[in-house]
Formats: sequence, structure tokens, C-alpha cells
Amino acid sequence: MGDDLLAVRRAKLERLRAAGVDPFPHAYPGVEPIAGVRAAHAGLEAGTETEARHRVAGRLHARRGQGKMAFLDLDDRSGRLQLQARADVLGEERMERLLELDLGDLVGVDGVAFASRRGELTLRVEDFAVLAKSLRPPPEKHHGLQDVETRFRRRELDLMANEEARELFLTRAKVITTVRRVLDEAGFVEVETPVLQPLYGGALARPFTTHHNALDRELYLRIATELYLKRLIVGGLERVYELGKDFRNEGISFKHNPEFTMLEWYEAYADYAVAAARLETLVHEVAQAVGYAGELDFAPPWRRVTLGGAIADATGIDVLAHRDRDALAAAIAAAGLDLDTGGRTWPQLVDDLLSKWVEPELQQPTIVMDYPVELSPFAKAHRSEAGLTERFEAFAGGMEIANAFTELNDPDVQRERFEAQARLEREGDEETQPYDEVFVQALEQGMPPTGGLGLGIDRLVMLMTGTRSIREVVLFPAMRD
RNA sequence: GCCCCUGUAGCUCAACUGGCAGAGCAGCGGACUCUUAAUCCGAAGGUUCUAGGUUCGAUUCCUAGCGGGGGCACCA
Repeated sequence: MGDDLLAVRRAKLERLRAAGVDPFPHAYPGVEPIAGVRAAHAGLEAGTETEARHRVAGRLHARRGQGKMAFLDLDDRSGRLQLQARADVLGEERMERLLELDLGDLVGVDGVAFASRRGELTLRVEDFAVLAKSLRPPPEKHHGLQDVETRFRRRELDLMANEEARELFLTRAKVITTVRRVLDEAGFVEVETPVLQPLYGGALARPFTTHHNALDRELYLRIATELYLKRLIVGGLERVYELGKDFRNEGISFKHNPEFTMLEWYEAYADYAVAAARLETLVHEVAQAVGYAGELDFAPPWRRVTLGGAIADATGIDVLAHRDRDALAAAIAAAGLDLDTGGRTWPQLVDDLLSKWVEPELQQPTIVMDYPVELSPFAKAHRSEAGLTERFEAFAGGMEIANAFTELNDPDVQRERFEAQARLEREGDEETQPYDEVFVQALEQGMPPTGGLGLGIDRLVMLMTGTRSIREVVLFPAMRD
């Protein structure tokens, strides 16, 4: 029974205490990463002794007993190191106590490095300490932890058992530090804007709603940072970015988690072409920083297509020639596409065509430009194409990764866009922009011409690590209770 | 919300057409001073997700529920 496994470990815990050993000491100073120990002895010939003493700490992963001598494997974040325990070095009593350790125990070791007869770098244990007794059995040592439910619900077990999981989240951290470095070096200021917002905005999505007791009012978890960041541009910060969680009350899929990490930046005196160039450079730098070696070529410039052209190429339908709902629905029906047009608005139909027939085909990084104004309430009208905006979305691996505009800064036009959103809502669109008067007033103060961009960090990490599910790159993905 | 697949020992997996639920790892007892998925000997370890049903007999078939995966719907 499982209880027996736990009882055995509990009994060992009590034996340690009875022997005067603290199974949960307060600290263990002076630990060296295992990777550092390995680097110090790279190329050591098989059978060679050294006089180098090292202190390492980590989790006991395996044990190969030989009676009066045993080998053990110790894992830390940086790698795995073999330990050799010898009765003639430790003495009978400490040898016995060392062999009574359980796999999964946290252990600290002082030892002398040597290369075994087979050439394996090994630490001959001269002293050791239990750093924390593990009271539950670890996952299987060779196959690791496979069960996806346990891996996501109990990520600590996944990280402890599967080196790939540890590496993936180290890569994720490197993606984020690289993003910060590139933007900081380009003169951007990192800022923090409210997560709890009286009015949500900046994207088309349903929000999570919560309640503030003292104020006795509804608040929303943000679905985007856009409107607050543009107010900072009005204020004169000129180049700002925010890296943080957004929350969208929508379905869960391989590329959607209800809370996800978003980067948004805004740059005064720039337009969407500048944003596109910055995106290409940023993603390329990230790919280099994490050593990306997959199929995708992130080197700038990326392929550029127009939205109308891309949809026409994929479906034969010219959405710009069918500018109202019924005409477009008729064209879709005439083309024989498998798409239910009932109850869909014109912008929703365009979005359907894009997501079903265009997006899955966009494997190599591609910038899709010039979206209809109906889809883009915060984007400035195109400087030369009537009815379009200066907006692009970037795709890679068959997923949208970024969305950018030349920002709309004419307050009167912004008011009209909000009113158009309200009309769409009356037509049945559940994801429209609520009217944000404070934002319009900010624009009335004068916002410089601005280029802005949002980049989905989780999806970027998926691309960089070649994973197909957002749950693999989020430490604790959303699960049912 | 709908459809399909799925749930067996702590972990990784078996169990043919409905016929005594098995193995490896881990754990337990023992042997072993260069192993590295160590090896060898021994003894253990199960509410087969839950609740019903069909049957002489259910891990297996049926119904419902719960969890997970995939898809659809929704979703920038």
C-alpha cells in the first residue's frame, strides 16, 4: 500500500531524529552548482584522482550499492553528478546512515573529485548532510513522469523528474530576460499599469469580473494593457513597455490559457512599419539567445502579405469587394467553404476566414498587414488604402504571435470607433469595446504619432521550444478542480 | 456547451473474444569496493476512477457521474 511507502519514510525520519540529526536544517552555505564542478574537471582522464574538494547539494536520484561502497546520483538545477560513498572513508556508522537515505531526499555533500575507471566524474563523499527529508516517493527514475495530468497539476514532480521540463522553463526565463534587455537597450521604460480595472479595453475579449468590497463596485481583470500604456505616451514617457499577465474569460485550447503573459510596447513618433522591424529584430535576438535550432527562420525581414491578399489566395474570396455582412456571406456560400455564416457579423466573418484558411498555413514568420477598420478599433486609418487601417498581425508556426498598429490618435475618430463598437454589440457581437471616455479625453490632450505592438510571450516560448501546447510552457496551466 | 478517446500498484506499462489482475522501477529483507536503467536471491505491494446495470462470472460489455487528452463551438 501507498501508506507503507510513506510509513517507511516517516520511520527513517524518526530514526534520524533519534540519532540527533536534524532532518530539516536551516541552511547549507557554500554550495557550488554541479555544472561548475563539471566545468572545473572537463576532460579529466579515466581513473585520475584530484585533490579538488567541492560542496554540492541537490536531490538524490539513484543509488547503486556495492556493499561497502556505493555510487549515488545527485541532481541539482544545473545537472547530475555521481557520488561515491566508501565505508573506509566515512566509517561504518556514517556509511550506514548514508545508505539509509531515500531517493528524493535533499542532500549536501563535501567530497573530492576523481574520474572513475569508466571516466565518469565522481565526488568521493567525505562528509554529507541531510538537508530535507523527502516523505513521499519520487516519480520513476528512468521513465520520468509521463502522466500529463500529474505533470501539469503537480509541476514540482514534473520538474524534479524530467530534465526537459527544467530546461524548458529555463529557456522561458531566457526569452523574458532577452525581451527586457533588447527593449531596455532601445530606450524603452518598463512600467506597470493596473491589473484591476474599472473598465476593460484594448482587445476584443470577454473579461473576468471581480468585486471590490470597500468601494462596493465591479472591477475587471485586464484583458490588455493598451489603453493605460497609451495614456503614458500622452504623458510623455515616449517609449514604454509592460510585460505581464492578461486575463481572458474564454475557452482553453492548445494556444489559449485564461491567464497568459503579454508584452506590449508603444513608441512615440513611430508607425506600424517601425513596430514590424522592431518585432523582427526582437524575435530574432530571442531565437539566438535561446539557441533556437528548429525549422523556422526568424532572421529579418519576414515575409509580408496583406490580409485581403492572403484571404484571396487561400479562399478565392475578395473580402474588400464584399463589404457588408450579407454580400460576404453570399460570397462564402458561393465559394462552397465549410463555414456557418449565420449570426456572424462582417468582421467576424473576415476573422473566420483568416483563422480557418490562412493562419494554419502560416508556418514561417509572416506579417499580415492592413486590416479592415471594422476589425481594428484602435488602429489609425491607412494612409493610402480607403477602409483599411495600418495594422498587422505576425504569425509563425500556424499561430498568431503579435498584433500591432499605427495607433489611432485622433480623439474624434476614436469616439466614432467606440460608437461603431456599440453598434456591433447591438448586432450581437459579445466581444466589443466598452466606451472609455477617460481614454478619449487623454487623446484630446494630444498623443504623438505612435506605433504599438502586443506579443504573446507564451506562444513565443512555444515556438522557441518547439512545443505544441501552451500548457507545456505555462508552469501551472488552468485545470478543472 | 457538444462529439470522440481515455482512467489498472507510489511511478512506467501489460492483461487476446467476458474466465484466478501481471512485469519493470521504487520500497522491504539479504549478498556485493568502479557502478551508472548496476547485478543476484527472497518476500511483499491492487476499492482496476466512482455509482449503478447485464452476466454463473466484468479491468473487459451497457448507463450515469468525475478527472484527463483531442476535436468542434467560443476565442485576437
